[in-house]
Amino acid sequence: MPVRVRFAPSPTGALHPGSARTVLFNYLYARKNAGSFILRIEDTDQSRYDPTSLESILSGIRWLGLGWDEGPDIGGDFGPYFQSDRLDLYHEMVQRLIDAGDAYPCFCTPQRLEELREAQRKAGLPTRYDRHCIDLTDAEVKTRVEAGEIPVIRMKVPEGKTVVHDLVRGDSTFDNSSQDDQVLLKSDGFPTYHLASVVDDHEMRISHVIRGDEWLASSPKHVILYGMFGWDPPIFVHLPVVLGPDKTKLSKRHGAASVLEFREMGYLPEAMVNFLAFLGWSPGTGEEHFSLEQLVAAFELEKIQDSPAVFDQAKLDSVNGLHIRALPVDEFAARLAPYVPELSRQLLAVAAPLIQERIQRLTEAPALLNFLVHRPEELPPEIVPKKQDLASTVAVLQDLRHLFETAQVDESLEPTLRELAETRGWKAGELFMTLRVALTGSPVTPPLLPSAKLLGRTECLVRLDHAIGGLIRGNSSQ
RNA sequence: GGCCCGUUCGUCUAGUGGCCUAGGACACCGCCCUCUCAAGGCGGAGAUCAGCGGUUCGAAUCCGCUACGGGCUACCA
Repeated sequence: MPVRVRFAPSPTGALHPGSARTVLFNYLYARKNAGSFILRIEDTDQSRYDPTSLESILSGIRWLGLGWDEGPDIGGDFGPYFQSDRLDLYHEMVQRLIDAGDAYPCFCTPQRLEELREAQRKAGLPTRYDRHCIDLTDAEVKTRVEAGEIPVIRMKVPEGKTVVHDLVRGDSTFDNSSQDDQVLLKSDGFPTYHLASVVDDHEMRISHVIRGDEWLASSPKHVILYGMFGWDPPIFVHLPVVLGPDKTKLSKRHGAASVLEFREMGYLPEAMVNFLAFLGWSPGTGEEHFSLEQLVAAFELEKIQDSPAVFDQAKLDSVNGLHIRALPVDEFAARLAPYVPELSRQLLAVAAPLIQERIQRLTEAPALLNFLVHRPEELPPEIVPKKQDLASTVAVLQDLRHLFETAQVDESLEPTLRELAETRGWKAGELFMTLRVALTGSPVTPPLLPSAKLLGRTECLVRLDHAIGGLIRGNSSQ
């Protein structure tokens, strides 16, 4: 049987990091087994529908580089891929259940249901539908419908026990008495998740249902439904939850509501994928730096963790640094471009190698490179070394100024600078720092001489003059 | 309340009865390298494997109970 998996988001918001991991695992399993990855849109809740979220979800998945084989935008042999376009199918299936006596219409109002639950809660009982409408005759139903009442259709959960087989959890046994007579078809004619996902997973020949842990508790309903239809259930794989640092389920409260926000924060999609893969999975080999292709090769459902994982951004930072350093320099420069819009492509091409192993996030680049396009305004105190005074600093800067007038401004200058420090009685490090601050306005920069080279002799002279002038003025005003 | 699921260093994890006086990674600390910051190298600290009781010659690994955490308990997914 071919492997066919799906990610089935409801368009009610962006693609959360936790959902992104679900997408990833589906994708990896499909690719690993030469199967198909299907995207299906579960737009059955009209009240929560958010028209902007579909595009946001799709671009989130695309950003991560996880392409799908069938879906709303590209179609496929098992479409349509919007559940709202499949209503006829659900109605037909529900009728089948009604005819077989496995489902029944229910006219109970939301108010009655709420009162019922309230009473059950008060009595310390499980809250469940009391099957008030289960014995309505066809005639009664007909009369009430003709009178304008619109029923929902509920599944009639049989007696007994239901075992859910899960590749990660093993078998979980549920007593059917713990299952509610779930609504299958709502009064607006739309199916609930339970009906729609079962019908579609079957119709779309889904072989493995890989989804979040929160579905495990309703899985027995799904298994029962498969049984009622006479279908074989797919293999279930329930993924452990992704938690925030406070150990509660990861959500917008923890920072990012969308994976796309991580692009804004300077993360590489391949790093995000690598990091996400290790949230609840590990190849067991100790290796942790993986490309998407390598993940595909190594991925096994059996290695999925059965306990929740905390989303640790410090770890993400580290993984991102790893991937940044692994990029070919020109590719790194290209990725950097949007984050340093002030730098020309040419300048970026020569500047990128200077910071590639110095940053963990692309958003750190401006702080390191802006000196290339902005002259220092104020000079931080580091310009005067702790053990030196203002006068000798000015003298050193003047030496440097003379030197820069004629010398070649690049790495070859280093021995000369060390000599200069020596003759002035400075440590080389002190002189480098003074020069660094004078040229860049910052005590933290890429390597000094290569940076000076990018600035060029003329610009260096201007900045040295400015520094000397600044120090003198600062002195006289004291 | 009920039903399910889970519990190895702060975090991600390795581990499927003897190789575990529990290994790696991130974070942290120290040293080396070094013009700053990084990167890199070396080292350190950090887990009585939630607790208790069983099974066994032997248990992080199997079983039971307890505690704690989580999920579900909608005409939401």
